[in-house]
Formats: sequence, structure tokens, C-alpha cells
Amino acid sequence: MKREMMKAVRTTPLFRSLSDGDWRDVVRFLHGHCYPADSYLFFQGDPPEALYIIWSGRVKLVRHTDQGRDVVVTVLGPGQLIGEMAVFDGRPYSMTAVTLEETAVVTIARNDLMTLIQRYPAVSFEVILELNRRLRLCTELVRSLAVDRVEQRIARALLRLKDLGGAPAPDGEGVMIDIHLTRQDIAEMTGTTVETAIRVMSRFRKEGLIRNYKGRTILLDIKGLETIARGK
Amino acid sequence: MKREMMKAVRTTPLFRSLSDGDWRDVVRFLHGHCYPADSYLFFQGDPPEALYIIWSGRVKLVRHTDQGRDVVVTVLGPGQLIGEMAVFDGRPYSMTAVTLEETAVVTIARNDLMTLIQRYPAVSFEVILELNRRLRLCTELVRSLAVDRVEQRIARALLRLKDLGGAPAPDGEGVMIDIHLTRQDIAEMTGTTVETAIRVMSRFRKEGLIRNYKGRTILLDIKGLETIARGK
DNA sequence: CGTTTGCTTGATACGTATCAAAGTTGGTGG
DNA sequence: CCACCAACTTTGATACGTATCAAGCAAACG
Repeated sequence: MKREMMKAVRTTPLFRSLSDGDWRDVVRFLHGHCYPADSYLFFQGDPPEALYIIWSGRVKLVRHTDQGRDVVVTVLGPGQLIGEMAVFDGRPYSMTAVTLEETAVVTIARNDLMTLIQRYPAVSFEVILELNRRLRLCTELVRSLAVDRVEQRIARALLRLKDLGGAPAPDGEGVMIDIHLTRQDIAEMTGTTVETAIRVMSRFRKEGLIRNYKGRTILLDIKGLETIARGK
Repeated sequence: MKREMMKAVRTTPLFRSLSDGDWRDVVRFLHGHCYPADSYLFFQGDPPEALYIIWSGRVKLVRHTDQGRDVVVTVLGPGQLIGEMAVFDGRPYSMTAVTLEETAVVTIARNDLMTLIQRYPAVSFEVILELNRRLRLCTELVRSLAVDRVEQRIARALLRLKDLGGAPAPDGEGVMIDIHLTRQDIAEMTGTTVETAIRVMSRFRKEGLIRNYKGRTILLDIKGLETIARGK
């Protein structure tokens, strides 16, 4: 089990370019952990202890407000990194990481990681690429929040989630987003309220764009959603 | 002049940890350029040619929409990098870079930069730190756009700009934001319209929070702006 | 000067938040 | 297996913030 987990992590972008010898060196620093659904990997403001690499499951990153309203900045899945930001600059985690379902992760302690990226420049470069990817996504999210209306933002969010956790619908047609998300999560991903998120999703359903199936959302008309996402 | 420019770049975060010998190697790849106000360093969608390091002046990064409305994702000043994202992953620039005033930059061609970061791991690490910083700012911007009202977003923007281009007011009291920004720019930084931005700024002025001076904004009551920024 | 560019104000319409209440679902224990 | 509870979803009525449209004004500029 643990061996299998490590093997999967070895093919992760972060480590894929290491030689077998280097990998044997690196693997000593890795630790496996498993969390049930709705548990916290760390909280916004905690000191940076470790980098997390998701092996299985999904994790949302939530940015809290002084007041009650939270924002789900992103949802991450297998192979992706959590906590890199804090780990590299040593400042507290800027978001809270919450599991959406049972999740297994591999961690590397901050100090060990710092050693590794000095020893293996290729790992460094993969980190740069990953930060890059995040920054591009984040920039696009900023644009969307700044100029799109709720309907467009939700359409975009659904399409993004499809890319992250899409699977053919277990019954009939469509692409299922196989991630446990509440309407509240959708609302927090799109900077709106539960009620509005529900209203929009209902309308999408009535228009045949999406469909519900055991608490999951199935996308029926991706072209249609893309049209809405781009603002008609 | 050019020598002076290079000397300044040497103290930039990206290169500060290089030895004198390494620096002599690096400096061969650097090129100086100067742009008047309102000129374009590159456009969103252009292939990534080079990394830019600002020596003097200010540059805004604008993300365009399919429709007309643009978003100013950030404003950058001396010592900061432009175009890193595209340069590292090789994909087109995700934003357009426009000078807000006369601006001098140092550039490194994409290929040369790739060579450098392989040769000098310390540079790699500085890149990671810079991407980190950007990502933190971008995340906070997302949060602000998602949950804050316009008034709060503008207060936040003013405080950020103060950190970037703040200087003691040339007359009387207050801290001047020494950057040429139109109300349109403010609106595009905060995801609102010119008219709304103007209304909010006018109210701030009437309440004694800010003041105008030769086309610049002077912050008179930073505590007050911080109170508004945090939502009453 | 006239023309452009940016600033300002007002009237109105629309999108979305807010508050309230009821319906639905899944899980738990009797 | 059913009853119950808590969490989540749904719908409606209303209020509020902000966009939009329109028009006038000031300053910069060739």
C-alpha cells in the first residue's frame, strides 16, 4: 500500500525527471497520511510545516474573510501540490485546506523539501512550472470575478471542475463531475451566495444543460455551457 | 547610463545572490530598453520572447476580455519582473503589459534565461519566491473581488498602490501615490466601472480620506481607509 | 482656439444579496 | 424498518448596490 503510493508519487510532475538513484534518496523524506472527508490538512495562518502531494481524493483551498464569507480559490486532485506557497517563502499558509472526500496524501517536511530543491534543480523547475500554472488559473479567476456575471462564473466553474474530475456518466449520457460539492461550495467558488448559486443551477437544469445524479452534477451540454461562459 | 542600469539590476532579488564572477557571466545576456508612456511591451497572446525587469517607471498588466472590459491585474515597479509566467512555461503571454509612464527595462531572451536558471540554482529559487509573492497577491485579489463591495475593493487598491508607489506628499500632509493612474485604471483594478470608481473616490475625498494633486492621489487618512478596506 | 481625453453628476434599470420559510435527503438510533 | 434530526436544497418577496445611459464640464493638447 505505502509502496504503491510512493510509486504513484514518483510519476508526479514534481519528481518525474529524477533518476532512479535520486528517487531512492528522495523517497526517504516522504510520509504517507490519510484523512477522512471534511478534515483539515492545515488552517490559514498556521506556520508552514510541510508540502502535501495528493495521492487520491480531492481537497479544496479556502480563503477566509474577517467576516463570515469564505472563498474557495481552487479544488485540487491527485498529483497536485498543496501548501507550496507557504513552504517556499516560510510565511503562514494563506489558505485553509479541507478534504472534500477521503483523501490520501504524501508529505514532505519543509526543511527536507528545501534540501531537495537545492540538491535537484529539476525539482526546482517543476515547482516553477506548477506555480506558473496556478498563477495563470488565478489570473483568469480574477478576470472572471471582475467582469463576468454569476451565470457566466458558474458555467466557467463547472467547466473547470469537469477538467479536474470529469468522468463519463455512470448512467446515460453526459460528463459527470465526480467530486462531492455542495451548492455552498459552488457559491464560494464563484463569489456568490448559496441561494443565487441554486437559482442559476436550477435554471441550467431546466434548460437541459446539466442534470443531478446522486449528489453529483452531470454536464449534458458542454457547448451550451461554453457559450454561456463566454458571455453569449 | 547602461552600466548604471545593469548595476541596479544586479541588486534585484533575482540576481542579488550571485557572486561577482557569476554576475559577469549573466550580464552578457542582458539588454536595455526604454519605452515612452502608454506603450506596449507585449500583448496577451504573443509568443514569449523575453523576461522583463523594470529598472524605472511603472507597468500595468492587463487581462483582456472577449468583450470590451479589461482587468488590470497588477501594477509593477522597479525591480519587478514581467512576463515570467509565459517565459517559463513557453505558452503565450497571458496578459498585456502597458507602461503607465516612461519606463526603462532590462530584458533577457527566453532561451538565455532558461540557460541561466539551469546554471544558477539560486536564480531559480528567487523565481520561485517571486511567483509565490504574485500568487499570494492574486489570491487576496480573488477574495476581495468575490466578497468585498466596491468601496472596500477601492480602499484596498489604494493601500496596495501606496505600498508600491508611495511617497511623502510634495506639499502638505499625506502619502502620495506617485503613479499616473486614471479613474479608468482604478475601475479596471477593482472590477467596476469608471462612473462607480469616480463616485467612490469622490466620496472618499469629501470624507477627507484622500485628496487630489496634479493628477495624483494623496492618501490623507490611512487608518480610515484600512477600516473601510476591512469592511466597516 | 477647437478637439480630444478624462472627470463628474444625475436618472433609471437590472442583477444579486438578503431574509424568511418550507421541502428534501441521508444518516442514526430506537 | 421507521421515525427523527441535521444538513442541504429550493422558492418567494423585497431591498440594495452597482451598471448603464445620458449629458455637461474641465483640463490638456496640437
